[in-house]
Amino acid sequence: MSTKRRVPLDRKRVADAALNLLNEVGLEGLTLSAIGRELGVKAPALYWHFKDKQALLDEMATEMFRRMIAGTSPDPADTWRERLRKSNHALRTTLRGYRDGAKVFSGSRFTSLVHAEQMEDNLRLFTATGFTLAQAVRAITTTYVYTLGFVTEEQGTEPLPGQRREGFDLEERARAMEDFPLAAAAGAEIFADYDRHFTEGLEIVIDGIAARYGID
Amino acid sequence: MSTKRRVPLDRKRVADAALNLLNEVGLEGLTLSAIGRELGVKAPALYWHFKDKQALLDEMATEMFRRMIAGTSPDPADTWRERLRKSNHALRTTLRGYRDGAKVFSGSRFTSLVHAEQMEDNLRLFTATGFTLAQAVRAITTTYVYTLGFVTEEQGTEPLPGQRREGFDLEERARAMEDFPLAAAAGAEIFADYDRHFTEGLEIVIDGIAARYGID
DNA sequence: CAGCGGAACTTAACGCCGTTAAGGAGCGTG
DNA sequence: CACGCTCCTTAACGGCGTTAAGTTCCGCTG
Repeated sequence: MSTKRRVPLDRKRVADAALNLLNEVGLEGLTLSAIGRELGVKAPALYWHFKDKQALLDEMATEMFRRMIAGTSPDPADTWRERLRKSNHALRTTLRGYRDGAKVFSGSRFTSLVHAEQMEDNLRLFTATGFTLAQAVRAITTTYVYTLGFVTEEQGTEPLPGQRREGFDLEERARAMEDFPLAAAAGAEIFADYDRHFTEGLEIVIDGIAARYGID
Repeated sequence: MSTKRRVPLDRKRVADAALNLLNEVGLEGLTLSAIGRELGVKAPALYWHFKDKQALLDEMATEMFRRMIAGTSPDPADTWRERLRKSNHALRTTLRGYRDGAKVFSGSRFTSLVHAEQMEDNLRLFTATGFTLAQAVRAITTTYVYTLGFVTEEQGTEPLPGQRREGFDLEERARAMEDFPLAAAAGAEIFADYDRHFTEGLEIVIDGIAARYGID
């Protein structure tokens, strides 16, 4: 037992602890009492810092994004293509860094304007390259929802990089689908090699932007 | 009180009732006792038909998909572009037909092979057009995760078509972002006109497929 | 036609969850 | 020294998903 008095919590320390715990127990195991335990505090204490659990999840999503941009400063020499590549690969890496990361992220709203600066910078780059504002927004959000959707699906079978969710058997799937040979063969192409497939899909979208808006 | 005896439930009738209820109360209000009430049955009765709540959600997702393909028979004369357009617009329409539809859908796994036939048919069309199997899979899943991600984001602000989620004020957002003029102006471009924006993004992806794989 | 077995439920209960209410310890300020 | 604020605890609530045990009724078999 320590003689010192506890240093009070704040929103960030709670979000940090919750993000740590998330990787151990997943979203369904992420209870307020478990988070409190991690912090040496009882569950209701968290209500001093957050109005409800969703507010804490929002802070967690915001913190995830904060860590992402902390790890990457935008290169002014980037082309728009490189910028899209980097930011979406970084987004995927970030989301995959947490169990159920995509679910937590897409189910929440930012508690601050962390994303505004990156957004502004990207829009500046794009409009300076020749995109209209509307085109720039379309380009950025289309890649964004692609990445979000991809990781959501990915984490449905691989909660964390390298792990496989239980009850999922690729061979069993192929056997059940023997009446649909192409679809059966597609299984190996769908549920493996996520890194390469993500990159390929992202390049498709980027090529589409270039083709549709006539910008190299 | 009726003299007739209750006709027993089955998985489909439960899933139907649950899907109806979903639109009234949303995913967070979709409790087993509420579903039971809808069917004139107590909550534990549902465990006769489903091993747990997730199994019921899985059946709901499967039923959503079943209804989608029931409403659309594939036209053999479709080009691959038309096929991608139709199937992804149909998917979005389906998901938007249920409150939290995208969340329910992407958090579940099919309980039967409903999707195999459509998949097979699409893969046949694509490979016959000149795509390799790997390219065909990439084309189909890339558009698929785009649509899933799009509707997930869309339903974050518009739970059902035409409604707006509470606590979301576009003007307030613009005011908070006054230091980031482009990002602020982008708000109107992001959070409105989802129909047009979805179509535009989908066309981007389709153009990207054509450009990247050299197929018209 | 009696009796049996299984199908399809109900009732009761469990532990846990998010959340609220009330209260209390420790601190700075007048 | 008392007050008030910050930050937490204890106690309690209703509701949730789930399990166990018991009940009812149908259809089959001998």
